[in-house]
Amino acid sequence: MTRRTASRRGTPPAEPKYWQLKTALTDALDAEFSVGQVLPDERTLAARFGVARATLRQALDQLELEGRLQRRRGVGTTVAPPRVGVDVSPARQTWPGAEDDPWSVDGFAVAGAPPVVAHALGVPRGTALPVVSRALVAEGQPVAVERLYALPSPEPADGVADADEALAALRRQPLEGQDRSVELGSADAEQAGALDRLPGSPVLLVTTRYGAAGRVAAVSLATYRADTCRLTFGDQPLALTAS
Amino acid sequence: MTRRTASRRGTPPAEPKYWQLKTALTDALDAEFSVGQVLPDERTLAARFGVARATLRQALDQLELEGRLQRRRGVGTTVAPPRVGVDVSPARQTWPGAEDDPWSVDGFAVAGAPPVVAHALGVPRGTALPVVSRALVAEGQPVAVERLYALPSPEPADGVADADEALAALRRQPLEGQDRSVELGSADAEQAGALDRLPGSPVLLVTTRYGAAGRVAAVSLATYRADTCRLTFGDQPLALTAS
DNA sequence: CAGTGGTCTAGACCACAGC
DNA sequence: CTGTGGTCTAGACCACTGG
Repeated sequence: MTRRTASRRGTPPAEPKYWQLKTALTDALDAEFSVGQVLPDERTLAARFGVARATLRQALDQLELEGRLQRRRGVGTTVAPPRVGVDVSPARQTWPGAEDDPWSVDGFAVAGAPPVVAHALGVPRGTALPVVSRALVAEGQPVAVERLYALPSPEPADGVADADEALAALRRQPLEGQDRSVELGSADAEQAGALDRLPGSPVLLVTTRYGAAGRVAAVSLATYRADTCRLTFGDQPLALTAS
Repeated sequence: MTRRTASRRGTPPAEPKYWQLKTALTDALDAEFSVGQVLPDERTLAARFGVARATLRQALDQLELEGRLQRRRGVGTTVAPPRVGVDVSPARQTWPGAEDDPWSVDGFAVAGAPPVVAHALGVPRGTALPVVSRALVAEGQPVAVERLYALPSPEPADGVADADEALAALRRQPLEGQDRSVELGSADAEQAGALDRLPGSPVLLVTTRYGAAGRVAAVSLATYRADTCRLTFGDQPLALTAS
C-alpha cells in the first residue's frame, strides 16, 4: 500500500485512520456487543483492521475516554456499562458527614495545605491543617476520593485528633453557603490506586468551598473517575429515566 | 509500600518515563515560563530529555489535558493561561435567551432528535424538532457550543420559523425546574471547528433538561472546551479570588 | 506459565501556519 | 519555502492477571 495512492488529486478531507476506526468500533459496539463482553485483544484487532497497534490504541483511548470501553492490564478490554450519575448538588445545604452522606471516612491527618487550598482558605501556603480523607462508592465501584481541608476551629483548645472530631467541629458552625467547580484533571499515583485506575487517568476534579462565619471555613478537593461518572446537579423534578 | 523484590537491578520504582517527564516539565513551567511563552519544539525537547518524540508527546498530552499547555499545529506549544470559570448554576431559574444570557444565537434548523434527546423528551427517535444552535465566548475565546432541542409548542399553528421564535415560544411557558449533568466527552468534527480545536479533543458535555407543564419541554446539549474551562455552580457568596 | 494491556523507540510522512 | 504539531508504522520490552 503506497500511501496516498492519490489517484488524481483525490483525498479531499483526509480523515485520520484512528477516527474512522473509532467510528467503526462505535458502530460495532452498538450493534454486536453487550455490556461486560470482552473484545478481541489489541494485536488481533489491529491485524483485523490492517493498522499498527499504536493506531488502534489511539481509537481505543478515545472510546475509553468516552466511557464506552474499560481496559485492564493483564485482563483485556470490555464493554463498559453506562456511566453512573452522581449527585453533586450544593442545594442540600449541609456539611460533609451529615446523616445521609454517602461518603465514607477513610483517614485523617494534619498536613500542609496545597497552594490551591491555601489560597481558597486565605492562609499562608503550607499551613498545617486538619485533613479528612473520604471515599465514595457507587454500584459496587469506587468512583471518587476526597480530601477535605478544614480551617482550625477556634473553640476547642487547638487541633482535632481524628476525622469525626474534625467533622463535628465543622458541624457546630452554621453553614452559610457553598459553591463548587468542575474541571478536567488527571489522577496522581495515590488517587489512581484508590480509584483502581492507572496514574494519569482522566478525572473530574470537583472543588467545593464551604462558607461559615463570613469566610471560607473548609475546602474539599474531590476526584471522580471521568470514565465511569456523570455528575448531576439541580432540582431533578422530572422522572424520565427508563429507556 | 510496595515490594519490588529487591532485585538489586537498576529500576526499583519503575516509574514511567513520560510521568517523570511530565513532572519535570510541570516544575519547569512553574519556575521558568510565563503565560503565552512558546516552548521549544517537540523534536528539540525530546532530544534534550533523551527520549523518543512519542514519549515526550505522551507527557505533553497530559499537560494539555490539565490545561497547562496549548498546542497549535504549524505554530508551536505555548504556556496556557489559567482556566476561565464559567457559571453553570441552574439556580437562576430562567429559560435560555433571557436578558443577561451570555450565549449568542448561531443558527436554527428543524432536525431529527438524537437518541439521547429523544429519550429525555419522551418522543420517538428521529422526531423532527426545532433546534437552536448557540455559542459562548469568554475572554475573547470560544469556550462552548450548544444545541437546544425544544418540544414543539402547542399554541402557534405548528412549527416555529427561526431561533427567536423558538426561544420566545419557550419563554411563554412557566419554567418549573431544570437539572444538569456534566460528563467527559470528545469533540466531533463540527464542534471541534467551532471551538478551534481538533476533532477528538476532550470536552465537558453538559446536558440540561428544562421542565414545563409537568414534563421535559426542552433539552440542551452544551460542549465546553475541557482544556480552557472550569465550570462553577452554587451560591458564590465568598469573595476570595485575588492571588 | 502464556496472554493481556502499558510503555518506548526510531524512524516516516502529512497538514497547516507563516514567511 | 521552512518549521511546527499530528498521524502512522513495525517492531521491542515491561507489568500485570490468571490459570
